[in-house]
Amino acid sequence: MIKPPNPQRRSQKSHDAVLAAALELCAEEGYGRVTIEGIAARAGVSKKTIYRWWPSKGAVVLEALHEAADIAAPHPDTGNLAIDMRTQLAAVISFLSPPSHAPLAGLIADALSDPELAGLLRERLIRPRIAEFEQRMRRAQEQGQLHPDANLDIALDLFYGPLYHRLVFHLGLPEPEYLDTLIEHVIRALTSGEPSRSA
Amino acid sequence: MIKPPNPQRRSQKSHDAVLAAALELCAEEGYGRVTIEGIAARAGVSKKTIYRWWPSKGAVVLEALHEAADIAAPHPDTGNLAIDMRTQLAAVISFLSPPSHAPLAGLIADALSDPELAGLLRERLIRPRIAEFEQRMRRAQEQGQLHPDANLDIALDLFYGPLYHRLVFHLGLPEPEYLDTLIEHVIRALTSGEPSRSA
Amino acid sequence: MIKPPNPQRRSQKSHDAVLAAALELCAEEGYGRVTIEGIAARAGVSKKTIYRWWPSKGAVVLEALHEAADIAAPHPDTGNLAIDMRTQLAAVISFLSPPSHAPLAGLIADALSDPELAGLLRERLIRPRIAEFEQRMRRAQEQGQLHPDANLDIALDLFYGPLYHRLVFHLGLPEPEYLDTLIEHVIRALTSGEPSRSA
Amino acid sequence: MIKPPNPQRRSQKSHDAVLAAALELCAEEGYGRVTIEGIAARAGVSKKTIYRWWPSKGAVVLEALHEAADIAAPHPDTGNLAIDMRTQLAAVISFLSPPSHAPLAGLIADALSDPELAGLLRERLIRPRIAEFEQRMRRAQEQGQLHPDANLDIALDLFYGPLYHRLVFHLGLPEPEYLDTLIEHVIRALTSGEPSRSA
DNA sequence: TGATAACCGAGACGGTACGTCGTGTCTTGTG
DNA sequence: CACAAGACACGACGTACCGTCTCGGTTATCA
Repeated sequence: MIKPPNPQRRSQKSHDAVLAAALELCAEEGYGRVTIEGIAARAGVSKKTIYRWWPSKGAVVLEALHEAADIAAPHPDTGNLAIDMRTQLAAVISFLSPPSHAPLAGLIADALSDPELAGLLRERLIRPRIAEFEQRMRRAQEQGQLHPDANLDIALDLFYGPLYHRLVFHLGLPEPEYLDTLIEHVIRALTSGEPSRSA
Repeated sequence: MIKPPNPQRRSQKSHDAVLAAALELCAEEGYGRVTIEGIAARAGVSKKTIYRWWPSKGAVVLEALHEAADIAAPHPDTGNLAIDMRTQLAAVISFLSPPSHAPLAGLIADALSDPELAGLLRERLIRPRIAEFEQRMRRAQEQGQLHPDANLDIALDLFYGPLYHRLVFHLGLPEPEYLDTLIEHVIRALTSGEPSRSA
Repeated sequence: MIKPPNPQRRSQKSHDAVLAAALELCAEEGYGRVTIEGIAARAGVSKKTIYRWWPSKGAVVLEALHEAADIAAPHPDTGNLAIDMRTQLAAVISFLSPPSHAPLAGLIADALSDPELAGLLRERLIRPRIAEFEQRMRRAQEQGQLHPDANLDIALDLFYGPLYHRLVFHLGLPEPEYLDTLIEHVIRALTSGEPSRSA
Repeated sequence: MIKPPNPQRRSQKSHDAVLAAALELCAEEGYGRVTIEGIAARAGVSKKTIYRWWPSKGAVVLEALHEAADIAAPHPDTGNLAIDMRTQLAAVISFLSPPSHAPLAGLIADALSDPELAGLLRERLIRPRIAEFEQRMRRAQEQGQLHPDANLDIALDLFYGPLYHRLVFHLGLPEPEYLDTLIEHVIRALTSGEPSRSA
């Protein structure tokens, strides 16, 4: 993963079988009950092959998630920031529901005690989404829906923070109505008054 | 924990030794590397004794954390909401640093795939803090620092969400300056415009 | 084996099941194809239990063989040394046939590269047989069938050496007629001329 | 070995490197710890190349031993059978010492559960030595040092058996003095009385 | 003031999964 | 086309913890 021994020699068939098996097992058993042995057995692959290309169960699931790309809900741009953010946040929420079976929730859990996985998670999965988020914010700034000096780091934290706060403490992911209220507050925080500079 | 066999016969000495050992091992090895066997050995207690009183490693650490009470930084009330929230959030941040060794981070991780632990975490550790937070908010409302109709659920999510968002994706916990900006935005979101009712 | 953790707590049932499974599998598959995993599975026992009490597969089979005691053919004493040795050597030969399935042959093979097993094999299985052999020799000396100064170490090597020589080089274990000739020669070597002292 | 694919295309360089690596590793680690992977790595040769020409680790070591030829101590002929046999047996003993590192001991161990290797060992390494032994015995008969009807199979077993008996049960290979006594007994067995016919 | 029942330490037990190693086969690309 | 390099499926290794389960030995109510 970090340094594939020799990418050219890699068997595409095994690679794909592993990722498919990982997602299937996550769906059937929940991330927590998935094991590398189980993935290997389901994929018809030896454990050694998995260990050769991925450092941990989390790395496998992460790549599977990445390839499945169904997290890649791109930020819509209808011209209305509030509506677009609601669409986007709802997509993320459905991707995290139910927390007990959402592979991403499992990755978050493992990453909390595995710095290597944490790095992969951040760089491969999260950073690209943040970049897309920032693009959308900048378009909002151009369109005058957001103050041109709005702090985008703050924006990110305020929009997405509540989701993960509620996720980790099992407070229930936001319902649509609550989501609207939340977005309304965040946009207000970003547009009124004298905003600070982006970090 | 949920149903102690006979609370009266419980050995205080063993109980304390287990909790102390749990915290020591978390500090030394990190939550993830702590095992019930390790706790039992360190505490000079049999595994059976642990299983008699707690359902899981997480429950032990949770109770240890609860007794240690150093999370229980109560909300200060200097009359200035922004300053008090900064104090409070900084306390929580230091309690979560470094994430790889903070027992609470480990509990969050385990709770993501253990509904029983999730319930304990929410009810024993988090709900009381939320109650304290809401008390402080209500005082701010009485003092006119917050709109009397401010939505306190939203307030909670906006104040604390960014911490956990940054925690789970390893984006770095907020630095003091960033924290100030954040608080400034949140208070603005809660005070300007026409807020919605509390859920 | 060398230092049982706590013999009192040992489960007799598991102990017996392991030894029985070991012998069964040796008989079915041959010593070389027996694995600790296989023994554990057949015995309905965890691998850890085997590793707790025995250091190696060989040690298990050795103890099984020891308990089975069918190697323990005691030296007969009809008063005729040649006849008795033929009986005894034939018993050992049948115990080593066929070499590919005889557990003892497997033990010999493993012991050649495992000093710990070699020690167990020598002390538990072989030394007692040597002691019995020497008792029989001494009775022969008392009965005048053997020179009173006959060197019993030499006697042991001459009587049994040919068996193992033929075993290890797959020269075919001695047939009855050849065995008689052999015994005749050995007894002659031990009785004629001026023998040296026992070492 | 048994059926080389195409002896003409065989790379002499690889062939030699494999045999040299095999002997080096036996000397460094002991036969038991040598692996085909290790030999391939040391020799700078692919595993496939080894499997193409030899059926097993044992076959490689056997051929290496055969080529090294230092086992080929030919039977000396000073005219004194006892002295010559002592010289010869001492050479074999030194070749088997220490048993834990002697490649031949490893071959014997493997051959006990590998009929193919057993065949190679017997035919390539042992039969030629037996032939040399028998030549020497026949010269002894011609010189009157041995009865002309002495049974040479018996002679072989009596001379060499004790070595392997002591080897397999780790009773300690014979010391020089003991060796003399042994030879004395064997020659006596073969010369006195009325010997039986050769088989 | 015993009896008696719970808790206690110690740790063996059947399991599951781990991550590693070596096997023998197969594939790819080079000389 | 033999070769090196090494990926592959397989299977066993020996280890670590899990959660359950005896064991005797305190220990602390109650009879």
